[in-house]
Amino acid sequence: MIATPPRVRTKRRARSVELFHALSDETRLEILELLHHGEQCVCELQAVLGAAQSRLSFHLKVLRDAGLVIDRKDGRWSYYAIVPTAIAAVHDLVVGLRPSAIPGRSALPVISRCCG
Amino acid sequence: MIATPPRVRTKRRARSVELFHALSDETRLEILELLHHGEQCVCELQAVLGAAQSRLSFHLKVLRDAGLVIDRKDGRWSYYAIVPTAIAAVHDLVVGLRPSAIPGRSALPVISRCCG
DNA sequence: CCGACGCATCAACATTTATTGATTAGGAGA
DNA sequence: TCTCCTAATCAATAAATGTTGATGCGTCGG
Repeated sequence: MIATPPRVRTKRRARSVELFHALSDETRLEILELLHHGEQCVCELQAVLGAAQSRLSFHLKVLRDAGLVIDRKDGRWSYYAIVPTAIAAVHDLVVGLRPSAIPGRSALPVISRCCG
Repeated sequence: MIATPPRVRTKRRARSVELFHALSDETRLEILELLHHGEQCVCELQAVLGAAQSRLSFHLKVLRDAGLVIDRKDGRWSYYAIVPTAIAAVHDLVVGLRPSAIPGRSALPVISRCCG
């Protein structure tokens, strides 16, 4: 009896929505790429991306709220860095998406009568 | 000399945006969960999710356009199934997000002067 | 052929998300 | 202290996304 998973694990889905949404924007992905090799200050990102300051701040907030990046203040600068465990979390969620299909019958014909 | 990756590989980012966006919705994630064990017809999804038909159709289109699911017509029914390679593609994209930081200096202090 | 069914599509509307420019707050240096 | 600098936040607007109800199209059963 395969238990279909509707209505359950809403927490997990909510987290997925938050993370995937944070990743579903070109600017934010560029930011993450720039943070790929270590932390960067906002003005550096600004310069490289050619983005308005408030726009960048907005996207950084989305990433931060999702837990994908963390910020650190130093003097007048803010440095942002990727949170590796958050990326790992995304990774796990994606793995969970993979069809757990029994090999060889990934497209099983539906047995049960379809509609009422 | 670490080459910062701005402006390049726009294709990859565009694909990421498309995939992550498709995954960034509660209803669509529920659909994927329901397809987890094999293909389902639309009316079945409709019944389980309690969603309006046009709403479901809309979300299925998003998933289909992103290549995450594939549909098959049989008589008057449409059956949808997950495309495993698409999930694998998402997986690879997420792996690519992981900071390639040299172990032990994930938070390297920025050397270069920050702003102009 | 006719009517019911399953589903895609469309138009109108509602909601959410992103951009822009202005303002605010705190640190640094003269 | 006064001023400049960095960056967050806010209000207003623009744009994208999701929802709803209606319509249309192909398929099946009678």
